[in-house]
Amino acid sequence: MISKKTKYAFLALINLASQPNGQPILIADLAQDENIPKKFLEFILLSLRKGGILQSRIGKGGGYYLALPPNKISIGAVIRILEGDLAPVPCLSKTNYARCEECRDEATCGIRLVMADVNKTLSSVLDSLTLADMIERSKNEISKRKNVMDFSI
Amino acid sequence: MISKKTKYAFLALINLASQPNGQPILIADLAQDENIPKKFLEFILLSLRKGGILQSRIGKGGGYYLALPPNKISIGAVIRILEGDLAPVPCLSKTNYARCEECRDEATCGIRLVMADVNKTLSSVLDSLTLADMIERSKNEISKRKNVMDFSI
DNA sequence: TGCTCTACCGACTGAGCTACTGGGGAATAA
DNA sequence: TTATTCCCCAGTAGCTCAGTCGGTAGAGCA
Repeated sequence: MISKKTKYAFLALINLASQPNGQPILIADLAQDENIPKKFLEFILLSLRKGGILQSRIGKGGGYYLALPPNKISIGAVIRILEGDLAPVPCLSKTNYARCEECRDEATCGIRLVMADVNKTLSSVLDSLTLADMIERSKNEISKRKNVMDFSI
Repeated sequence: MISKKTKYAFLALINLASQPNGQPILIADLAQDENIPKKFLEFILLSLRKGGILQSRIGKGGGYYLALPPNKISIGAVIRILEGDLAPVPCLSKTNYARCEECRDEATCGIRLVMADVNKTLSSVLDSLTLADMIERSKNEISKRKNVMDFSI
């Protein structure tokens, strides 16, 4: 289950992506638009910037904007920045490796071997989906619904 | 990331599966064998029993045993019992549905639409892998290593 | 230079969850 | 009837999540 923090991040990213020619948006405006607590959003955007997904400008006319086009921002990258490595067991994490205390022999651990498969599948699906997909699918649903409405009238 | 509870559950299930002709094992023995706090294990086994994965017998000669053959126990089922529904967002959960407060329109929410894909992929991989796979892969690794050892001697 | 706008940053907090522990009760076999 | 074993509820230390508070520092404008 993804945290609220990550959900807020996606809402913010979708909003930023819809901004024409990547103009900076203020934290305060974004917070109001998306109904996200301002101080919390501040922290989220900062993390995304440090993760290389956003860029910022300080001072008048400043704000946040995407560092990459939406189709280059994978949802896996966003989740990894905000939730940490998504490995199902710590002994499979590349960035935050930790031995499982309860494990006698890592190399032959059945849990680890099976979870490695899960990890691989999960990573590949999360890395193949992007912010652009989120936006496109949402648009598709909206126009689909609109057509149904028009038809029923 | 799966919890310690779930990891303990897998260790216990692997141990129970290795028992010849499904003889019951005591909580206490299992706890000692696998180095799991006894009272905590008690609770875990109880959950697995309620979830239909284990059966138990009270009194002398009692204990826990598998309710199904290992190849019918999917790791998805185990995780769902111990961690709850594995949907990435509450609005996709079938058993514990909850509306996301921050979501304006569920039907056209891009986060939900993309996460539905993730959910599907994750479910299908977790449901396709079983306790039997865990055991088999572990055995394979052990014999692979043994061959290497024999060869190097 | 000073003023205002904006992001940056560290410390703190309440609620809820994780990983347990303890004490007793109830079913079963001998 | 007694020993054995699971069943079940209540509680607790420590951690994480979802924020909040108060101040700092850099950028543009006058």
